[in-house]
Amino acid sequence: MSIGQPIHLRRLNARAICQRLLAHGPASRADLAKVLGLSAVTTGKVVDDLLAQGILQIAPADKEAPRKTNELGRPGQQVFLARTPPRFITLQLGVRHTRLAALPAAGPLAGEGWLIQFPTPADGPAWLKALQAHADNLQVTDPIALMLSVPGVVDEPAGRVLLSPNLHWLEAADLPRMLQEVTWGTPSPPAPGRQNAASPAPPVHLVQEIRALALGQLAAEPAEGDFLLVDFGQGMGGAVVAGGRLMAGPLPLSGELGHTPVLGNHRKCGCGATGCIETLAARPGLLASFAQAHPQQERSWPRLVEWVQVNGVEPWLRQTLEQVGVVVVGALNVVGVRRVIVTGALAELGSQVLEVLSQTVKRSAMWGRFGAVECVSAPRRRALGLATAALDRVVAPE
Amino acid sequence: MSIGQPIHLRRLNARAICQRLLAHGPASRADLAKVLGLSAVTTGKVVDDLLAQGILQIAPADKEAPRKTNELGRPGQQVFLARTPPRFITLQLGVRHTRLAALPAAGPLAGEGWLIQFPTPADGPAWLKALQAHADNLQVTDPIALMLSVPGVVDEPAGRVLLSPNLHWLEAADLPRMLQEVTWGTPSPPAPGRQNAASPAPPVHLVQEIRALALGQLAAEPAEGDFLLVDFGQGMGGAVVAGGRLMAGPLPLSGELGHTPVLGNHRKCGCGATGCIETLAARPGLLASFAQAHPQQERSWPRLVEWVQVNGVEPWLRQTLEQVGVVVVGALNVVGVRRVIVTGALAELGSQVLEVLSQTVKRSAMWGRFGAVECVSAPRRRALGLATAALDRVVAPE
DNA sequence: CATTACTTAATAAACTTAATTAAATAATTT
DNA sequence: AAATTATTTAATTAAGTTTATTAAGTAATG
Repeated sequence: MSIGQPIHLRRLNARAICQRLLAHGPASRADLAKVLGLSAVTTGKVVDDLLAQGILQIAPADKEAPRKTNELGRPGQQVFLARTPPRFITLQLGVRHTRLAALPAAGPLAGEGWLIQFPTPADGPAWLKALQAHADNLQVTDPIALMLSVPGVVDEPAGRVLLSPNLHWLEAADLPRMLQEVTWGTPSPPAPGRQNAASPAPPVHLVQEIRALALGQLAAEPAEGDFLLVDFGQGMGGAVVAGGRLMAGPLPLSGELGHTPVLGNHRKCGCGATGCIETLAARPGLLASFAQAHPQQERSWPRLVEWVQVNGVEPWLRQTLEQVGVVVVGALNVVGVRRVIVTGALAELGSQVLEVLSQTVKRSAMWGRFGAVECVSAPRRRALGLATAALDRVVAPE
Repeated sequence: MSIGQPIHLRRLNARAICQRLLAHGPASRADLAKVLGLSAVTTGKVVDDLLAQGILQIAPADKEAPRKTNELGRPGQQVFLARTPPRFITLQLGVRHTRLAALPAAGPLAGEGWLIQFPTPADGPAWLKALQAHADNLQVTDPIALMLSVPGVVDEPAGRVLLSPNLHWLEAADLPRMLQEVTWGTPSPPAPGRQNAASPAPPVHLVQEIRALALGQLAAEPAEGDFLLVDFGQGMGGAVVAGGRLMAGPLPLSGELGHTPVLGNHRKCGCGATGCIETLAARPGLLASFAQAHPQQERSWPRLVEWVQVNGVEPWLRQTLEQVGVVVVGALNVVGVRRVIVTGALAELGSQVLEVLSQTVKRSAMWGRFGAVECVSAPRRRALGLATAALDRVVAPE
C-alpha cells in the first residue's frame, strides 16, 4: 500500500538486476554490482533470492571459452534469466492473426519463434473456440499469468477494450472472463491425495498493443531509453519512452497518435471521427491513396510495396509522409525526445520512404540546430514487450 | 548513485509527507500516517527529522478553536511546512517583467504576493545590474538555492538557455555564473571570530517556465494529477502531467507544444522554422491576426481583449482556436489525459473563447464517447511551481 | 611441473539505517 | 474514572553497508 517500506528496496534492486540481464545478457554478480552501483554483498543476496525462486539460473562453466587476455583473478559465475520451465502465456490478438506462446519467466530472447499461430476468427465465440483448440498443446503448467496484447484503445486496469475499429466484437467482450474459461496447457500430474485438476486459470493482463511494442523496443535496446515509437498497421499508434520509462498516465487512453486530426483530411475514421491521420497513413489508408493515384494497379499491399520500391516516393505518398511528419513533430516537441522509431507498414515500404519522413521531421522539429532528430525503422517486438510486462509481475508484484 | 539504499526510503517518505502538507495544509502525525499508509512511529520520526531541519513547524495549540463534535482522545499536534525564515530565492525571468522573492523552505501559500518586480531590461548586463540593485533588499540570509524560471528552451541540468526567441541575449548567457556574482540579501550578522561575510552565493537551478507552471498547477490541485497544461504568452508552451508526475525525459527539450507546425501556416517563427502554431496562438500572433482582420483598430492587447468580449469569437479567432485544438488533441491522444488547462493569453480572452476551444477539442479528441474532455482555464502558478521544485532540493537532495 | 605471488569473485560477520510491532505514556472527552 | 485517540519508547526485523576471509583463477619463477 504505502511506498517507503524496506521490501521496496529489495524489489527495486531485484528488478534492476533482472532488467539488466534482460537487456545485456548474462553477467556475473560482480559485473552486476559494478554496473548497478550496489555492493557485491547485496547483489549476491538478491541474485541468490532470484536463483532460489527459479527466476535466474547459473550458466555452466565453459572451460573451452578462452577468457579475454589480461583477465586476472577468479572468474565470476555468469547468471541469466531462467528460460525454463515456461511460466507465462502470451497471446497476441491481431486483426489478422492470433499468436499464442508459453514463455519462460523472463521472456523469449531473439529468434525463439512462435509456437502457435492461427487466423483470427471474425467473432468472439469462434476466437475462443479456436484458442481452446490450440491451448491444449501449450507446454505449460501452472502459468503465472496470461499477457494479452490487443490493438485499439484498452483500459488496462479494467481489462476492457474500449475501442477496436477493426475487431468490433472486442468492444463488448469481457476478455479476462472469457479467457478464464480456457484450459491452458497440459493438466498437472495427479498429486497424491488430491484430484487430478487442470492448471488453475491464470490472471489475465491486457496490454495495449502499442505499449507492448514500445516496451519491446525498450527491452531490445535499453541503452536507448528515449524515443517516440510510431507503428503503422491496420491503424496507427504512437508511444513515448523517455528516460527508460514508458510514458502513460493511469488513464486508459494513450498511444493513440493515429487519431490526431489532420486539417483538410475528410476521410472517415473507424473511431467515428473525421480526418484522423491514420486514415491516410495506416495500411488501408495508404492502399486507398495508392488506388486513387493508380486506379489501374492491383490494390494489394505487396503490389504497393513493390510499386514504391520501383517508383520511389510519388507526390501522393510524399504528402502523406509530410502529414505524418507534422503529427510526429507535435509529439516530439511536447515530450522532448530525439529518436523516432518507425515500425510496421511504413517501415516495410523501404528506406526511401523513411528518408523522406526523416527529412520532414528534421525540417519541422524545432531543435534541428541542437542535434539532428533521428528517424529509424525497427522490427516489431511485441513478444519481447509482453515478456517485459510479465517480468514486472514476477519480480515486483504489488 | 545507486538506487536501492535505505536512505532512499527515508527520502521517499519525507517527500511524501511534505507534498501532502503542501497540498492539503497542516495535519497531525497521526493524520499523515493514516493517509500515507505509514506506521505512526515512522511518521513521527520523519516529522521529527523535518522539524529538526526547520522544514516543518508545529502549530501553536489553539484553545479557542472548538474541536469537531464527537472527536475524542488526545488531539494531535498540527504540523505544517515552515514559512520562516526564507531559505530560497525565486526569480521569474519574463519577457516583460522579472520578479524576485525570498521564499520560505516550502514555498509561498496563496496570496503572499511578490516582494520585488521590475521591467526586464533588454540585455544581460543591464538585467544583472537591475537585479543587484534589488537583491540587497531581499529578506534572506544563507539561501539554500536560487530557483530561476526562464521562458524558452532550457537545458535544465546544464543551466543553459538553448533558445529564447524573445530574449536573445539569454542564449549566449551563462546564467548560473552570472548570478553567482550577485550578492543576495542582507549580510549575516558578524559572527565572533570570523569576517563579516555576505551570504555565499547559492546554487542556481534553472526551470523551464512551462515546467514551473505545470508543477505549480499540480501543487495547487494535487488531487487532479492528470492534465495537459497549455500556456499562451509571448510564446506557447504545453506540458503533460500524468499520474501526478510531470512528464519529461532527461533531455532538455520538452514542453514546446507551441512549435508544432500547422499545415498551411506560413508565418515565420522566432525559432527559425515556419508555420509553428505559436505564430498564430500566442499573444503576438493573436494581435497580428486581429490587426489583419480589423486594420482600423488599435493594435494592443487590452483592445483585443475588449473587442473579443464585445464581439465574441469571430472567424479569424475561431480558425486559430481550431488549429490550437488540433495540436492539443494530438498531445492528448499520445499521453492519455482528459483535462486541458489553459493559462495566459487565451485564458484572458474570456469564457467564450475557452468554450470554442473546448468544443473543438471535444469534437476532435477520439474518446468523446468515454467521458468528455474538460477544458478549463486557470491562473498562472509559476511561483508555486518554483517552490515545489525547491522543496525537492530540501527534502530529497541527491 | 610445482610453487608462490597476485588478482578478482563470492561469501561471512559485524554493523547501520530505517522500517515494523507491541507496550507505555499523554492529553482530551464522556 | 473510563474511554479514546495521539505520540513516544523499546524491541524486532529487513535490507542495506563495510571489512575480513575464503575461493578460483592467471602469471612468474625455480
